[in-house]
Amino acid sequence: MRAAAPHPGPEGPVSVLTRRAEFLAAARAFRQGKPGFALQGRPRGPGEAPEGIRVGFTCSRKVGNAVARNRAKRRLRAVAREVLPGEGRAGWDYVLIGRPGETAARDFAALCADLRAALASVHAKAAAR
RNA sequence: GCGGAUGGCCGGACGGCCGCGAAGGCGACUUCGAGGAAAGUCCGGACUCCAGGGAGAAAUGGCGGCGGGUAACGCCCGCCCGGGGCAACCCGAGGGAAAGCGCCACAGAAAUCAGACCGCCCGCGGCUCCGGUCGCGGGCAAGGGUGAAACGGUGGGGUAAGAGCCCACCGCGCUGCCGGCAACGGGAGCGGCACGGCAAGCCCCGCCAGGAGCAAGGCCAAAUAGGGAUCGCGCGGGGCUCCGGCCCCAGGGCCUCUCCCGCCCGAGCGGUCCGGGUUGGCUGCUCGAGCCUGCCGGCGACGGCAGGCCCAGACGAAUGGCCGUCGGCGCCCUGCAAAGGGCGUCACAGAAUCCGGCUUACAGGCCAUCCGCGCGC
Repeated sequence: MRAAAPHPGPEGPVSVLTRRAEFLAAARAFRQGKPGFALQGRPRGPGEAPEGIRVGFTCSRKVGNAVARNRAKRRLRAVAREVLPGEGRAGWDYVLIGRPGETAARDFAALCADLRAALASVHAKAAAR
């Protein structure tokens, strides 16, 4: 998954966050809550890889046992694959955070709509800064 | 048919579109990709590193009927004993209480080499309505009552009343006999009853066990200094010499202790602490006490042989997302019924070095064997 993203959208390939420091940096930047999940977004600074969209997923113990956490992560991954290549911005890191119950139960189309709205909101916050 | 006991199995199926991980291929692409518990991390191992090897001891922890299976086990199988059930079958930390210490509450007269409350019997005396009753002395422990448990139980003889006082059976102890590999079982003789429970209290006996864990460990690349503090022991002797050293002996060090062996140091060695570093990649990493089928041995756990098969290896962590058809279950509707339709629902749970077990969780369903009762033949 780290390797090739065979789904290049207008903003370039999507790759995955793997380092703890990158997650912490995203958490300090912009965020937007939604019923099915919460979104954190951060434009990468100078000195970091400038190309492509990167995304990470977080489901804490609060989401449930291992089965529930895996399911929530997989649905978020499917949503990200659907939306990010078109709506995400190159040079940004995004982190999707799962919620107990809702992430697994909410309708898939609604989750996609949530992500589009959350992306617009985060990008607007960055522009206003 | 109803009720029950035991053992085992499955735990959704098929397809479409878009994806993920691994292996192979120049490529198009092909193949493979979660569980019975992957879980809890409770036991047992393999593997790796650390401690120099062996023997013994101590400490600590674990195990505990007997025999067998296994790499091993606290697991499994068979059997024995005790308890429960009409039965199939189930349950049992099931060694030692005449090595010692300790504890047995409450109740009760008395709780361990105990005791006489009510009571039973005899004698004497008083009273008497002649049935008894009271007092004193003596004998006794059958009956009542307490308790988890009362110097063994039941029955008979015996006696003033009683008592293993005597007898039979049972129990207990001792001795030898027979059956069994053994746990143990059977019957015989003797004793005349004396030796209560708790060892998931200490303890004793037998057996087992070094420590840490795949974030083990190894390689590469960066990075770092070949540091500092402190403590213990010791800073001796002899020989050879080409003057660089070499050899021998004291002495010191190396598993908690002792002994033996071995190794190292021999003017340093060893212990502890501080400082520095603790990231990235590769490897370990999946062919194994492996799985399937058949035959043979065994009551069985299991073992042997032959043939076939390759069956996840991720690391912010793949095995998915969205649909369709079918199926199971529940409810409702139509219908005499067969059947049809609608809605809802489909558990517990996700590999992380790998095996063998145990334990716990689990919607729904299936199979086999056995027992009891009822009915039919």
